[in-house]
Amino acid sequence: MKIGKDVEPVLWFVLYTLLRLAGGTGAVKVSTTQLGEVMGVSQQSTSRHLQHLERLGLIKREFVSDGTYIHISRKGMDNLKTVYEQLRKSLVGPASTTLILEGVVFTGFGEGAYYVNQEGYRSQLREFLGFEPFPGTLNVRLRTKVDMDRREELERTPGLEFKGFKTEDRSFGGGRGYPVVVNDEVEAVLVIADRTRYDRSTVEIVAPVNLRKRLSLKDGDVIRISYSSSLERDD
Amino acid sequence: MKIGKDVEPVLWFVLYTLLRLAGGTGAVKVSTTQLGEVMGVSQQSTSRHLQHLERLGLIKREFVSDGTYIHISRKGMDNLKTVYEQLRKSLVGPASTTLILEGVVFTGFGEGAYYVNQEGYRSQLREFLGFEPFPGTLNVRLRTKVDMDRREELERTPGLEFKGFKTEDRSFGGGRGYPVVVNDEVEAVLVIADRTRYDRSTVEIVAPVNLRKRLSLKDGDVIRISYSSSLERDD
DNA sequence: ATTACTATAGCTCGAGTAG
DNA sequence: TCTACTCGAGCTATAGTAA
Repeated sequence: MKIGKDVEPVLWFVLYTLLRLAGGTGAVKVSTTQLGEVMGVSQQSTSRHLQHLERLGLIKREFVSDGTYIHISRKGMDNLKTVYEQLRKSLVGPASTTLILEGVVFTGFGEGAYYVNQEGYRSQLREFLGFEPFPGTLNVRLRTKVDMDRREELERTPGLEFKGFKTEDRSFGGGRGYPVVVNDEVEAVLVIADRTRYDRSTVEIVAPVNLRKRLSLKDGDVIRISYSSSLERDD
Repeated sequence: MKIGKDVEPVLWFVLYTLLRLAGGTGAVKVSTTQLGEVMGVSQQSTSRHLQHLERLGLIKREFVSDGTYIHISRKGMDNLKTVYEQLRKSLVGPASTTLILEGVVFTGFGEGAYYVNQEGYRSQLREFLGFEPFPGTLNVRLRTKVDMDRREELERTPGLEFKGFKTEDRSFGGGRGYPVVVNDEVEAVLVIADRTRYDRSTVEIVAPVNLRKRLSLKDGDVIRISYSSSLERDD
């Protein structure tokens, strides 16, 4: 019996309570006694629950002299967002939220190609796209605050999770992908690496084809990236 | 340990799963075996959970020869909506959804006054308004599809619950109230009785004052009813 | 096919307590 | 204060089975 993925109902409730206490930031300072009181559970059980949540990677704790800071991790947030999305779908209907981002194409340092060519990412992209990804990414710079806000809105949805992996040489971090349509023509995935997620002004796009050729794009061209929540995978 | 109100985490999960299977309508035909499979739980436990949910009044069951229809009750829906609202608040920010309804004032059959004067409702209205309710209601007819759709949107939020009650003579049903502001001036409660909720074109307003006098209203006047989700009680 | 009872294995809870 | 251990009471799950 698992809510979302991995999470037992009781633990999910603890996570949900933490979210309510933490608000948007996902961090609170709260003791096991306090938290237990809010939930109507003993300090002891609360302590155990928090250990479990931490072991599952849903929260991180930071112990200070007079208490503990609890951060809900990415994975924890994803879980909550997934449940939120499910509830939204059923309660307010298939709100076909369409988000549109506009940005300018630019040439990066070829890092995108390097990452896409890692088999660890390739295989996941293959699954999301349904095709072999073109071995390069399209770099897009967002120019306006509106676009950056929309990007944040996009990030509030769970999207598709890329898992990190290790090769002999080095380790690669995780990230998320969002199924999008570029210039109302080409299906692609907007990729946001966990590492780079605080650079709010750029995004990268991966597609089954060479987007520059397919859409005759050159540096400085403006493209339109559409995301529909209904394109999300079902679970 | 209760999610929303009354509901243990495990039972909440069952309710949540039912919602996902049922979609917006809140009704599914599903066997304990099937439901158990979806949740990763035995048929026996599922059966017990459904009995508990029914005893709590969160679902209703209808047994037919080849299975069972499960309806999520109003109370069950309210619980799910409450959790949804909580998640929304934390995940997408205090979306100060402001709904505006417009409608035409008309004179009813005095039923409103009859109900408001029942102490069983008066005491609850007193609590919601913070004042003694004026002994009469303002009847409003919604004219456009947009207004009726907004009314439905309003009904998707949990609002305030009016409990039904019994007197020596008869019994009175429950309903919901939504805190609103009339003509941007007067705080009031929009009341929707469970019994009348399928008459989509009319609503009734209760306020601490005589709205007709206070706003110099006569039959046929158009009023503006604003609802802000942030006015909702916190729990 | 259904739903749901009984019996028991196993898990979770909180009191007591330690660090 | 804080977190978290141990351990027994009680609750919950499933197998077996009935209707």
